Amino acid sequence: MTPTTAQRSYRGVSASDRLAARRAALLDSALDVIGTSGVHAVTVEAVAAAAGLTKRYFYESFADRDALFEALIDGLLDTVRTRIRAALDVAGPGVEQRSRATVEVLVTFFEEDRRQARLYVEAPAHPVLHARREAGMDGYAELLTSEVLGADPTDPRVRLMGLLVVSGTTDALGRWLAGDIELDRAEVVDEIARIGVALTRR
Amino acid sequence: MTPTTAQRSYRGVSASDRLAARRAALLDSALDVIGTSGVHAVTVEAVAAAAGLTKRYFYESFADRDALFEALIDGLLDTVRTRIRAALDVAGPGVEQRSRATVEVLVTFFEEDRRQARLYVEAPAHPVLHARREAGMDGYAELLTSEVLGADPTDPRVRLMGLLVVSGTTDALGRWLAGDIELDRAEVVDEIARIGVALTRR
DNA sequence: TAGATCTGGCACGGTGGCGTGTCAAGATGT
DNA sequence: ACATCTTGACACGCCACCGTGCCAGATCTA
Repeated sequence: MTPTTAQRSYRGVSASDRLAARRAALLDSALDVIGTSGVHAVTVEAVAAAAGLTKRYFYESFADRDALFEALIDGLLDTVRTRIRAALDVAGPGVEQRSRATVEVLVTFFEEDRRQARLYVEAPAHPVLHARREAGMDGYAELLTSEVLGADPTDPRVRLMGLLVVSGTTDALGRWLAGDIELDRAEVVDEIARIGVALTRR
Repeated sequence: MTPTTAQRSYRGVSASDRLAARRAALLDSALDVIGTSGVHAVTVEAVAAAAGLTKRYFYESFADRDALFEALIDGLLDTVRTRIRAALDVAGPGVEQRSRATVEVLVTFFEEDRRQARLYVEAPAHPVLHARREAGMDGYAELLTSEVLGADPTDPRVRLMGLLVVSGTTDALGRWLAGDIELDRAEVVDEIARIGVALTRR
C-alpha cells in the first residue's frame, strides 16, 4: 500500500497537491463540458482535454466515467443540502419565511452556476446520475416536509407531496433558467414559495 | 416517385399492409425493449430482433433511431392528451372532479402500460425524447391550468405553476409505479388531485 | 414453369469511445 | 551528471453500434 515509489515535488508543488489540483481541474472541466455541450458530451477524452490534461490523468483520479459522474452529482447535492440547512438555521419559524428561504437557495445556486443546473436537469440521462438524483430528491423531500412545512415525513401521503413539489420545483426552475418562463427572479421565488405554503393547508 | 417497381401481395397480405404491420411490430418491440432494459437499450438491431425482423426492415420504416423515438414519444403524448380531453368532456364542472378525472387518466395509462411509463420517465436521456417531452408538458400545463383549474394559461405565474404541477405529478407517479411510495392507487389519485385543488386557492 | 418480387440473413466499412500500455523529453535532487 | 520521477502524447486492441450493400432462397404472378 501507499506509494511503493518515491514522491517528489514538482514545480514547487507536492505530489498530493498536484494530484488534488488535477482532480479538481477535471471536475471543473467536466462541468464546463456539461455547460457547453451537455452531459452526453462528457467523455473521458473531452474532459481531460478541457482540463489541459490527457486520459492518463483522468484514470489517475477516477476509476471510470461513472466515478466522475458520482463525484459531480454528489458534490451538487451536498452543496445544495448544506446551503438549505444553513438558510433554514437563520430563517424565522413561519412556513412562509422558511419556504421562501429554501427557494432562494435553489434559485441562487442554479443561477450562479448554470453548469450545475444543466447537470441536474440532464441527470436522468445517465443511470448513475439518475439514481443519485432520485436519492437526493428523497432527502430534499424529507427536509422540505419536516423542516419547512412542519409535516410528518414518514406519512406516505406527505412523502408523495414532498416528492411532487421538489421534483416539480427543480424542473420548473430549469425551464425558467432556460428562458421559457417570462418572470423575473423575485416573481419566481415568490410563486414557488407560495405553492409550498398553499400545500400545507389541507 | 412512388414505387418504380411493381408491388405484390405476400402470404395474402398487400404490400402496404405488410409494411404497416412491420412498422407496428417495430414500435411495439421498441416499447418492449424499453420496458425490459430501458431506453438506453433501444438499438436498431435490438428492436428489429425483438420484432422478429432484421435491420433491413427497420430502415424501411424509420430513417434512423431518432425517427423511432419521435414516433414513440409522439404516440405517448397524443394518447394521453386525447384521453384527458375525453375524460374532461364527461367530467363535472367542479375543480375537484376535473382534477381527479385528469389524474385518473394518468394513473390508469401508466399503470396499464409500464413500458410507456418507463419511456416517459427516461425520456430526458435522449435529446429528441427530451425536447418532445418538454413540448408535451407545455401542452399539458396549459390544458391543466385552463381546463381543470380555470386559470389564465397565458399568465406567466400560472404557467410556472402548471409546469411545476405537471412535471411534479408525472415524476411522483413514476416513483409510485416503481414501488417507492407506500400508497394504494386510490390514495395516490386522491392526494395528487387534492394538490391541484389546493393550488387554485391563492 | 419462368421471371420477378419479397424476405431473412449476413458481411462490410466507418465512427466513437473505452481502458491499457509505451515512450521520449523535461524536471528534480543528490 | 546521473538516476529517478513526472509529464504529455500517442498507439493499440477492444467493443458496440450505425447505416449500406449484397445474396440465396422462398413466394408470388402470368
